[in-house]
Amino acid sequence: MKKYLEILKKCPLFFEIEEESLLRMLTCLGATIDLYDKKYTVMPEGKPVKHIGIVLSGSVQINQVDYDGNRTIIANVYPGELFAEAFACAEAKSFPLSVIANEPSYIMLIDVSHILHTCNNNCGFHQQLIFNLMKDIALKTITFYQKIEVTSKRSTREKLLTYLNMQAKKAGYRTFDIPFNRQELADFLEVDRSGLSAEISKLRKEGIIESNKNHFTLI
Amino acid sequence: MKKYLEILKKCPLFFEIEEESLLRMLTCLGATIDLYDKKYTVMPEGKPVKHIGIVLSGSVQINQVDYDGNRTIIANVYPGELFAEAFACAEAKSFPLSVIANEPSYIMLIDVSHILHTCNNNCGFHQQLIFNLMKDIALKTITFYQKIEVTSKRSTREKLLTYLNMQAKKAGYRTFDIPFNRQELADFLEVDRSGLSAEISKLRKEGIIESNKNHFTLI
DNA sequence: TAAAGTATGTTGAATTTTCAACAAAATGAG
DNA sequence: CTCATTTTGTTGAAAATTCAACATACTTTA
Repeated sequence: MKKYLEILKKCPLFFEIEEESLLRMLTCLGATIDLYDKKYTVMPEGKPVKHIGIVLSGSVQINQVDYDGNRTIIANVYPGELFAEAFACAEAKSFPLSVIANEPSYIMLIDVSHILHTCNNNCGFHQQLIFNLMKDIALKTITFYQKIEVTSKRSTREKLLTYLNMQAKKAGYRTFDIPFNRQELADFLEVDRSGLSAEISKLRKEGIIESNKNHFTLI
Repeated sequence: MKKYLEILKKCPLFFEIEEESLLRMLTCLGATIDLYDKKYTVMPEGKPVKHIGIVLSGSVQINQVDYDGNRTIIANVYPGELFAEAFACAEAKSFPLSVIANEPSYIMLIDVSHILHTCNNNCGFHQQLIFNLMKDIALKTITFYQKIEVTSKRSTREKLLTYLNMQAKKAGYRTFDIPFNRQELADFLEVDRSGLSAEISKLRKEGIIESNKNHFTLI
């Protein structure tokens, strides 16, 4: 675990937890670390959610797939970030998403009941972890509203421009990379891939954007 | 405040708080109660969010309105339920939604900093409130995934059927009322109102649903 | 109760999106 | 380096959505 100490220190779950107590605490929480290869399922859809996931290296993708195979990408999750925390904390009976590794990734899993329910050792960190979870879930809720802001637009063009403007704002520059290929961007924006490609070409011809693969510039 | 004790006891924010301490606690938290008339704005878009709202009577609607006036309805909130809690807890600099009273409604507002930061009186309830907030925000996150599940469908028909099936499941019956009129349902599903009306008629002719105003039956 | 205002359903035209198919470009494996 | 696979862009036809306009039904209030 020591190997990932730097990442864990940045993890919002461990905000205001002393570095010295972190490793001890992880043992107490029964945290495990596993390697998942590219395209492997970290958490399968349908099962009850018992664990909070933390990406230590690589990245994972949170997908919602319906009965006839339509995929919606909810988010990519990067080192130091959590996933499945809302469902775990709500003790959801069924996880409606699937979590897939984008690349070989080390993932830490922590049984959420070890966080929420005070242990016999009477550790003092539970309150801080619960506070941190509350903050983290609240912040993540805000990113969902942003997804709704994008996908509630009625046309491919507007969805794309709303998304690109958000990314530019986030990056702080008019030039930035997006974390999706075309199909993934289409699945995030909830539009048809070929129509999205056509719209990108159109915006380029109109001189509104410049783009090359997943690199974009707003003119 | 006594008048609303029964509602407050059901509010998830006060789970596991003794009835006897509730009123004292509300005073300590500086809770206020105000009446908002129909169509009045309870929380305006754009301002920093300092308060958590609790509906005591009536109901409010959470809307997202973009620069060119397109409205997306996020949810209706009913007595005993919270609103704006995620933005307040995340200490968001700007509230991207607007909260409007659907009818004359009594609303309690609590400054979230009074909950998150221990007061001088050293009240013992902060930890419980933070835990309750965490649970509440986690549960609400799940309802957002349900909204995404509905709106990510590509056609009006599929959005509508997904929504109706969810409502039926929630009601526990194939016959149920929905909390929206046509325009509101269209704004929730993120589709055109007239197209939605046409689709409802079509489903009725095909014998898939029966409906009258906001009363629906899945056949 | 009547009148005004609001909500709903219907229609057809214009616009968009989706779908399918394919070629070109890029990537990855051996 | 070459071949196989995946990704991307392009196109046209089919299907669906949006938009505008209007008639009817329903609500509200004066």
